[in-house]
Amino acid sequence: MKTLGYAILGLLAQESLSGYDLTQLMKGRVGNFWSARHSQIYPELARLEDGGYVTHRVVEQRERPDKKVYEITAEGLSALREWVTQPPPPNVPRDELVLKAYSVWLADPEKAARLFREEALRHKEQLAHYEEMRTWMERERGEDVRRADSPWFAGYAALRRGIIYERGYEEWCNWVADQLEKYMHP
Amino acid sequence: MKTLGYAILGLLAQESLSGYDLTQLMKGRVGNFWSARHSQIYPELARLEDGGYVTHRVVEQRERPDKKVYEITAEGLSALREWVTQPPPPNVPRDELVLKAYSVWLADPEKAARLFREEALRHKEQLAHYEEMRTWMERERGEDVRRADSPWFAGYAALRRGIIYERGYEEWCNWVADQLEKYMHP
DNA sequence: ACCCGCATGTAAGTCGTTACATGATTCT
DNA sequence: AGAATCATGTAACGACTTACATGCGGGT
Repeated sequence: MKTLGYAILGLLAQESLSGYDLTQLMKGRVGNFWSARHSQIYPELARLEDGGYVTHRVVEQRERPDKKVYEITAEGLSALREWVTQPPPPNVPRDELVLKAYSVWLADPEKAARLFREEALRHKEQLAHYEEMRTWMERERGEDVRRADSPWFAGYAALRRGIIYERGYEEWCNWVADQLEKYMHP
Repeated sequence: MKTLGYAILGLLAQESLSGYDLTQLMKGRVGNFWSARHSQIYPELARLEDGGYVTHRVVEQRERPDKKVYEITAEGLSALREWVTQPPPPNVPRDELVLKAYSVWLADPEKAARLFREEALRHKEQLAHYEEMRTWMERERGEDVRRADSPWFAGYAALRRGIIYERGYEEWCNWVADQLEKYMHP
């Protein structure tokens, strides 16, 4: 099974969801380090069901289209449990901005500095958003967040990665901009 | 033109290189935030030449196969310069380990802690490697590293991103492992 | 009247990886 | 003798994105 399958199972392990629900979640929550569109999710759900990892029941709705609600099976759970502790293949992060930085010596320093300040801002905002979620979690779910067997702990752990990532990114962007500006007016 | 094209131009802007040379570089240097295999690089070089961004001359070698050495053209340079200051499309980093963290509440905490300690070690090693390069650059190229119009500055900037990234990653892995262990023997 | 949200799919196209293919020289 | 390095390409396959396709109900 591929990673996307486990991403879906990871969400279904917490609650039963429709393809549509999954699509919404995959641009937020986990989505900050993994994302997918509905065109990937629907076929993958079919494959997961084929493999016996999930089942679905049709929920009829008035005034809304019917939906298929997917539930993880025992086999799905144990496959997921197994996967979690397997070492992942080495990850080469792709980041276009770092690539741009690598050629920044060719650019107009003023334009470049502006770019990096803008990017810093973007990451500052994302960081603020994460910090808000963090505060909320600590206040409202302080108990669960400390229990290693609680989904809240896991969500909190993923969130912390996001916070560290964005903090570091913002810092770096500002450092690059600083250097460029120092060079312009020393 | 796609990102890979600019990655190649970025390297050729510093020195003329063969496809083979480029292949080697694309698993190191820039490669820490962008990588490619030779099967991608050779066709892309052909496309770049088609577009007038690079030219090549054949260098005959005794006791080695002949090679094509590629050089960036004036059009190539100006296209690269333009690209550098254009804001990149929003980046959704994909990271399987964070995904695993998200489902870690299901796993055996002992196994999971071991996994995160191992990953922490991996990033610690990568960090040490980066720090070494950094020290070397500051000592041997201290002058150039401060000039915003020097390729050394750009390389140093990209390196700093690597350092911050790895430092943050190691810290996070250890934090996750700490929490799991605290939960096992409080 | 039109757009948005809910809801589920398929098809075409792009980007990247793995594998196929070849061949000389140098190191072990 | 066999593996590793230099050197350049193509082909098959997989993952992901964008676009195509449909349809109802509610809000502006």
